Amino acid sequence: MTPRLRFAPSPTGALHIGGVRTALYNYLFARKHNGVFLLRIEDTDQGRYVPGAEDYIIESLKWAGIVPDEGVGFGGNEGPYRQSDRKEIYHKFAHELVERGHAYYAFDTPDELEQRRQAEDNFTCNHLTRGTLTNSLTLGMDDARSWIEEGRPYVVRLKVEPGREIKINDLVRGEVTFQSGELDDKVLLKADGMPTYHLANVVDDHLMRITHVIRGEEWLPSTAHHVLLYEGFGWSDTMPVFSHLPLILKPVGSGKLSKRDGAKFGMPVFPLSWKGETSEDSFEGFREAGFLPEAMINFLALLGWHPGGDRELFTLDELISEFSIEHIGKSGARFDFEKAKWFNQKYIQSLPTDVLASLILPHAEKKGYNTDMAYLGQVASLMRERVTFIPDFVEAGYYFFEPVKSYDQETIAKKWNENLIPFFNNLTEFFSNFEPFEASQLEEQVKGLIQTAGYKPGDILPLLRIAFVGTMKGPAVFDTVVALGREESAARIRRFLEHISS
RNA sequence: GGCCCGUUCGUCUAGGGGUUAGGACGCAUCCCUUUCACGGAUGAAACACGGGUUCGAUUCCCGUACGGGCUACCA
Repeated sequence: MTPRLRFAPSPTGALHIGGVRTALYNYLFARKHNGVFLLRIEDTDQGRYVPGAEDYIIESLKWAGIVPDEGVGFGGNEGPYRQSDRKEIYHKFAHELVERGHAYYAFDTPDELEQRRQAEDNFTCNHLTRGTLTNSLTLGMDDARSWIEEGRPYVVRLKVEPGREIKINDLVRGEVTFQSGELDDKVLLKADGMPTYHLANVVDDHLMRITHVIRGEEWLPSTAHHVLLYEGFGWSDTMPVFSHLPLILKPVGSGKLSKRDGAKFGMPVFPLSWKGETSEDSFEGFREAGFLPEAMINFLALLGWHPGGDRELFTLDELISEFSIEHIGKSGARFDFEKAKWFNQKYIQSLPTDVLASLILPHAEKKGYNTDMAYLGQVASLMRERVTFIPDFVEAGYYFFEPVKSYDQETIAKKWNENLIPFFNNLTEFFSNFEPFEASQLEEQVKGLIQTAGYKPGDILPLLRIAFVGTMKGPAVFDTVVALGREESAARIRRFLEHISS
């Protein structure tokens, strides 16, 4: 039997990075076992639906390289894959479950239930309290039916009988046991006719022939209900195997990583940027921050999973062949942005210069810089060892594209004196005429000039660097000079002299 | 409160009845380099606590503490 896995996000906004990891693990498992990975949109909460979220999810998965075989936006024969398009299906199954005696109609309003919760500690709708509520059990089925026909709002609730032990064999956590008497009568079908997650995910997983459910830890407590649903429908023998993933935690402090933490810690917690109604509801993504998708994936894969051994760097294909659920950790993993940055740096270093050039191109365009691909490749090869993010190439390395904006005063104060003016004037002359304009020969000749003039390299070279790029950071001076070109380097010495005498 | 899950360096983790408890990020020092980085080397840094079981527990069991999740007509 080919494994079939699903990623089932809710389109309530941007897809959180934890969701991307869940999608990734599902994808890795499916690929590893030659199975199918599908995307299902769980939009059963009309109140929380956010336009654009669905497209965001699809684009995120594509960017990350986690491409579904079936689902909304990807075709497939088990659709529709959007739950709002499957309303009738849930309706039918909910009523069927009532027929089978595993569910009942309930007429208590949310307000009434809220009042009971206020009045009674630990009040919940379960086998102990349902006799005191208004439902088809207390009313009788005939009356309940006529109430429904009259148009009274109702919900369908799962009827959980006490006295049973429900064992779940979780692939990550082992055997987890629940006492049915402690479970509540979950709402299956809401008054608006939409199913809750519990009904919809069980019905859809069954209909879509899902074999493995890999989802977040927050679903573990309600899995017992899901097992009861599979039983109630008579689907126990094809029930999927469950694996519950540990949560991704805040970098510091307690609790799970939230969208707020992005702004709080100055790091992305979403794959792509998202523009919400307000600035508080808008977020920068890994992509826009200058991450390579491969780096984000590698980082995410290792947040809660490790194949064993000492390796850190894995391509997607390697992740697929190494992946196993047994190696998923049980405890929450803290989101360590420093580590994420390290991965990005590593991946940037491993990319060919022409690929880097094409990644730099849009950033150069945006700033109105030189977009010659050969030149961008030159900048890429000089800067690649000193950047963390793609935009760093045109930010830290701005001086490859425009004149120096500020000169490092500390070095000038330490090294400069008026007597150097004639020597630097000579240098201007030298740079505008030297042939061939090549790094090692330039270096040799300039060092010769320095020596003949009676200086030491340490007296002049730092100043020359400041003249060209303004800072003591950056690639080797003579490599930089060659990239800048003859005219520009001479011009930069002139400008430096002007700056220093003003 | 109730139910469920978890706990190895600061962080991500490997490991597993007998190990100098391994790697990576970060941090520190040094080397390379007339800059910065990259790279290399070295170092500081961990089995939450208490009971069992055992010749021997970080590893198995039970408690405690701490952390987390769930407890909606949200997912």
